[in-house]
Amino acid sequence: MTPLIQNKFVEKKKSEKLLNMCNKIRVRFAPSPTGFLHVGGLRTALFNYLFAQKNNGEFILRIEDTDRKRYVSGALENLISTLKAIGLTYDEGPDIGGPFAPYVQSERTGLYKKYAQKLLDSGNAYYCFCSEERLEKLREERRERKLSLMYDGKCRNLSKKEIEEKLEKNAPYVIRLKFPKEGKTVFYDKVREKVEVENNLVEDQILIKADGFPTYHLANVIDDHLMKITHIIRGEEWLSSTPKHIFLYQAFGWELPKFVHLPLLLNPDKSKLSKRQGDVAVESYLEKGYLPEALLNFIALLGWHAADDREIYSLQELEKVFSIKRITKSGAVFDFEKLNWMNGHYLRNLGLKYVAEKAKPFFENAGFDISNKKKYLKVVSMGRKRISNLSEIIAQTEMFYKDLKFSNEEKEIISDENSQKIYLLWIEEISKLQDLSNEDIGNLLKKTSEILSVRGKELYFPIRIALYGKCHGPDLPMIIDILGKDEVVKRLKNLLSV
RNA sequence: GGCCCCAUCGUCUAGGGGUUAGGACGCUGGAUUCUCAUUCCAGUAACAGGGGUUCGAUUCCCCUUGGGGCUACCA
Repeated sequence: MTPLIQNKFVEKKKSEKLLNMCNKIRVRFAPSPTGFLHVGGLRTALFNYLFAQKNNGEFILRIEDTDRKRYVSGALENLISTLKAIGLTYDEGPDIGGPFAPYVQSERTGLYKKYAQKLLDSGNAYYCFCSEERLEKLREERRERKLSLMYDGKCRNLSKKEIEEKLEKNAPYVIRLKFPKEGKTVFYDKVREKVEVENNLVEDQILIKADGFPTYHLANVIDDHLMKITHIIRGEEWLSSTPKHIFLYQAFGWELPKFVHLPLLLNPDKSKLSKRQGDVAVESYLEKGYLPEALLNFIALLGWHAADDREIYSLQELEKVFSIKRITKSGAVFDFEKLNWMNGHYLRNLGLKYVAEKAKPFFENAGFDISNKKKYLKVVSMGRKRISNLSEIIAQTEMFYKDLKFSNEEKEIISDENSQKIYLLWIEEISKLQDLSNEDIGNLLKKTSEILSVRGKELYFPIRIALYGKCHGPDLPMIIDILGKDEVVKRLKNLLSV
């Protein structure tokens, strides 16, 4: 390679890098902090995150809190901690800052007013002095006449003088978008392709409310532009207001981002997923002992699917294979059954120590002493095979940590002559055994069967009830291994006098 | 009501002009020589309807129907 060529090569590399930086993909998750992270929100966050990871882009968290009426204290902190707990990290956000801070809209209000003024000046927005009462009445009338419920544009053409007079009198006002009455808006959504809307059907959206705060429509366009967002990945509920956003970009003379409208997450009855029909708060799933791995994997498959038949993906694997092209168009029912299966799958297949760590709070909550680590791991190892979320593990394993209670049916089996004989024999034989290996127990079972001529359920049920409290449950050797010799003997002796 | 979007098993989905329409969850049955659970195997089940286009449509187009979303000084 001659130096000249080498130089050219280096230069080319440099310019590519530069180009890359300019064109760097930037996406954002922009929830409004209404108290908790909604699973639909989590899905939106996930897809944004995955798209950024896949394309070496940046993922931004921005808080859309321009509705003061819906302010919930602590909601922001909660949102951030949930995102953290689930493992979705962002490159810029309210708690970590970034080059475009602040990332909380209520701290950016001055900005929005400035841009609204620009719109006013360029004739793309107007003052509206209509009262909420008039608007309500208008809608009522239109509803009766079965017309669209749009604002009638009363203030659209007020004279300068009229406006000035009202402003001087401190009349309350809002600022509305002056949306064109003619033509149509055509845009291309990455998921839905071409979408067309007649302009005269689009309302003169309020941009600045009477309290001076912007609405979503204004704030989100300004921030997305200022924060150099390249792809807007959001729920389908925003599809019909996209023409307004597009008009705003055009009015400001800004480059349009790419739009990606995700199919909605649905209730079993196919309506938009809501808390009326089950839990939608991510934190409550976490509290119930659903693992982040399972939640993320399950939710990734709602509205997206790889080309093959694979179902199980780690976050890292999703980051590699995710693509917008494979996002589906139709809404997806949030199927709790499948989530349960998937969570169970992760519970059984993730590292035992990891699962045991995750299970700890549940045992501590139940007041069990799990300081015997060896025993605890055995307990979790057994329990995790029979549950679909960690909150269920206590019911499966509590018999290893507290005294047994028996139903009348079980008491009958215990006091059965045959059972008593087994207990007597076992107390004697077990004491003789050095360690209680699977083999030892197998032999003892065989021996018992021969001496007392019992087998099958007659042999197993009395023992399992004595040691585990139920006739259905894990293999006897496993139960005995967890309990240990002393406890086994103790539990058997306990039942002798019954 | 108006506008927009969507339409393959009950659910999540793959597929795509000619396929035995594939996988997963669920459900059912079987195996793992006590049960339960796990695991494995097998089975059940779908192209909403009607018109086109075509030699041939589940696949492309149109209509109908159905579902959903939006229609706030909420996001």
